[in-house]
Amino acid sequence: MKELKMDCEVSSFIDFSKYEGKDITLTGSIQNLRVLGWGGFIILRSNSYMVQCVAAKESVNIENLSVESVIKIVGLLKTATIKDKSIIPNNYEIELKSIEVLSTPSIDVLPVDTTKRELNVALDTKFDLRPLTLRHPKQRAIFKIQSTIFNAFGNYLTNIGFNRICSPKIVFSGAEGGANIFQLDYFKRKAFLTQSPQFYKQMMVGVFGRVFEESPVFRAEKHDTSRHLNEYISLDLEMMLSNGFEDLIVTEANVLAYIFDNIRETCKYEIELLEINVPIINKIVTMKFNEVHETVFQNYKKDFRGEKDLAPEEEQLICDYVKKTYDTEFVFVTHYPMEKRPFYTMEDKNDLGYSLSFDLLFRGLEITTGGQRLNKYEDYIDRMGKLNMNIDSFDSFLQTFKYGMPPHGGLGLGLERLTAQICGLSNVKEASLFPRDINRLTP
RNA sequence: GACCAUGUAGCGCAGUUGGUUAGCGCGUCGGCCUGUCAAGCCGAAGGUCGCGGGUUCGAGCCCCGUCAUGGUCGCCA
Repeated sequence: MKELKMDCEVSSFIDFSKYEGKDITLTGSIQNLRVLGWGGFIILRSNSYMVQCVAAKESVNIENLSVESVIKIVGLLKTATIKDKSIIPNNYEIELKSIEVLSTPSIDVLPVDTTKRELNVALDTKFDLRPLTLRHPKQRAIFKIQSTIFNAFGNYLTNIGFNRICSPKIVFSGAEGGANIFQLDYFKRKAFLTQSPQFYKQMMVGVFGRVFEESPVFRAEKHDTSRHLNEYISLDLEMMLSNGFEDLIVTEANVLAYIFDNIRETCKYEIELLEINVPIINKIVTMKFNEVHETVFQNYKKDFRGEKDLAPEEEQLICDYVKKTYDTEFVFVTHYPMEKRPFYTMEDKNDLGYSLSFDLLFRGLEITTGGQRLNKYEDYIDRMGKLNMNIDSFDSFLQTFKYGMPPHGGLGLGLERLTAQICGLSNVKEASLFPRDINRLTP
């Protein structure tokens, strides 16, 4: 039997200021190496840090070290002024006393150079070599921000009474119409990978009133664009509505505002490194679907009127318009035509043919779809009948409404899309650690 | 699936109207450098020009096919 101490260095966050003038021991990878006549510098990548170490010839020898070798160092922590924005912290450095090499790369030459300010490689190469390319400071910064979004979404909703749920990803039937769905063999029965936690969110509103989930969803669509993935992380929420479907819009605006504040607070280095502007939401602008068509026609002379959906170009134009006119980067587009929305969507009784649903456009891209759902059993039976759907196969879902359900609605926010738009990435795949698209299944 | 573009050294690229031995930057290797921070300076190695066929005295360059990648669109978050 051996008892370990719970309170030790692995259980704490390194506060460099506490080590000033003292020795510090760190284990990390060599991010970069500069050998000079008198010794040189090592940039050590360690947890969330990228620390500069100074190697004087008389103390340590760094001539035989190489980038991506893992070393354990002991040195004296001193204040410093460091210009390189990828080095965190930039006000301390370590004067090395000893270096122990723990491992070295097993190949002589790394396939790409991760030591430069920009990771200058083609997308395909970047993804093929993901275990290495993600080590570049700018790549790390993207996913530090993504991690912050993920946590902030959950924290904000938890604070206002939402309950986190984890719904199954292997399902009996698909939730959405239209989109293709991945099929798999489930003990000799047909099963699917979920396209959306939609049905489970709704079931759980009957239990908790407010729920959220952050999990992967799978789309077997053969799309091949810079804004689609076949597997992505969906930030979902579903809630009872006390004032109608606009509750959803207000909730989303607030959760986004919280996320952006969180990023500004905890990702200062990353924001500076990526040279990005984290957006501000201090007002909520909504436009009806038809109003968007009309506005784009009036202001840009592009006629999409009569189209049942927004074209990518139109999304960009309306975002441009809203920015100029209302000084905001966000526009909630409401009242999409019923025929473009799934069967569980609530129709606006005052605007027949149009739904109580919305998309959120941010910097020219759709990042959310949401809306109020049907909540009465009879309405489901009626709607599904009109759409010639097989009611029996939705039996377990329809229980929810049989047993009574309040007015409710929800939304789904694409994590990679939001990350990409915040970080100014032109391809959403860059906001996925290991993107899955029509051609890519590895790494 | 449609349309457009690209494929040249480990990586990112240039390569003129078809013409001797295919270039540049980074990385790698050797050397120099007492504070670098995209370090700098000197030197060296490294390429069947995606693949197959064709035109031509001659093809990285022109033509046909094929594969791969990127962009736009369809669909969507």
